[in-house]
Amino acid sequence: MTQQRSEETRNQIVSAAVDVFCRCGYDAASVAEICSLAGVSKGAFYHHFPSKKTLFLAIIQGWLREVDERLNALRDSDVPVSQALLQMTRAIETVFSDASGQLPMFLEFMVQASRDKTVWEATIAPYQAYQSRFAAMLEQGKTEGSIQETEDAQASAWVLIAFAVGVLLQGVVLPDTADWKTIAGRGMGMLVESMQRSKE
Amino acid sequence: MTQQRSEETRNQIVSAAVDVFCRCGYDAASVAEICSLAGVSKGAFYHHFPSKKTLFLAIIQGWLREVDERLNALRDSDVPVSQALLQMTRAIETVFSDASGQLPMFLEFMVQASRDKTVWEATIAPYQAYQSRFAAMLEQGKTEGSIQETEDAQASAWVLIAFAVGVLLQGVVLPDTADWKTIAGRGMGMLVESMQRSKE
DNA sequence: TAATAAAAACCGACCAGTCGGTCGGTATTT
DNA sequence: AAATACCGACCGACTGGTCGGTTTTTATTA
Repeated sequence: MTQQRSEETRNQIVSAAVDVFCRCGYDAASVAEICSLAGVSKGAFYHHFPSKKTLFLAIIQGWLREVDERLNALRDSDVPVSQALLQMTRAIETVFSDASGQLPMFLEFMVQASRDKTVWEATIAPYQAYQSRFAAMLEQGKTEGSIQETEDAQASAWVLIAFAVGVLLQGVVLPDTADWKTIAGRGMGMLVESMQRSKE
Repeated sequence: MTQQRSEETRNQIVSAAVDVFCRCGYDAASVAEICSLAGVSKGAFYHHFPSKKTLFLAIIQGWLREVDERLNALRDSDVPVSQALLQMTRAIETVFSDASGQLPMFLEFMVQASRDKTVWEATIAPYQAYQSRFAAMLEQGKTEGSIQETEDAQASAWVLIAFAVGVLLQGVVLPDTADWKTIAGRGMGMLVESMQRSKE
């Protein structure tokens, strides 16, 4: 129901914005530069987005939705939970590969979320959803027997997420210092291994 | 050999800057606001620091030096490595407690380091030193027998640091969502436990 | 110890430049 | 012709940093 040209410029604005946000961060990214990179005037920009923040939020939400879909796609198999977790690590490797140019925006998300209430609400809700999903997986693992742990799955789920977040951020800050894909796999392996045994 | 008043205003500028950097981030923190909060004029500011960035770097280096000293203080005991690692987790808890107000600056460090070469060099060198120290500890653990792992200690050291970083950042973004001290201890326990056993 | 000169610390009005955002108008679609 | 898409000069607010001048501290004399 909508104009082709309009949609095209909108996409150009978004992808230019991702680029500039990655390079400069939210505050230092100027609307003028985004427009220039997108080959579009300021008028067009503010025709599509009421403000810089709105654009940022739109990008966040698109990103989160995509991650959500990826996780969904990986979940429904019938392999044991312990194996599914390791498979998810391989999904992280994918993230490193084909979103590596956009990785710095993940950092920017967290930064803005920690300071701006609007961003926080948009970012955090799905974030907690991820944690809930992991916790549910762990519970399922308990009942199916591939995971034996006595303590609560909630905390363990946060441990997994904290590790994943840590690896991602290290990958942003020190991209060439270590092979982060390997380290992601190794750490996840250690955590899963620990969960497969009962705590004395 | 130096002026008392001068040192005092310098300290006031620094602590005001920490506050503002935490609240607003580096870019959005204005020199004027820092000055106002410190009860000091702009002239005084630029008398003590040649630029905003210099001040930021000074704060980073002070912070890193402090962390380094803490780690040093915890290392030299003669307990097994596996236990020493768990003790370090308790050091993280300390960080959460008494530096909790300044935690957001850790995020800011990483952000700026990922974008500004000067900041990167200042931040990253000591960072890698931490990793080296952990790796050395793990090697020592192998020879002393409290740790049995076949693969390289370098990667494992990065796993530990990635997890620690992840927990810290989660604590910044979601301070009230979970008990991060507990989660830090739990995750570290899992990782150490995994390293105490030989891989299949 | 008091006077004094030099140096260091500090003040705040000011500057050039950038920012996000506006708006009256033009081009393109429907 | 009406609506949507787009243009770009322009605006007020604010930025990091400067600079000529004042106050305070320190060092040096007498």
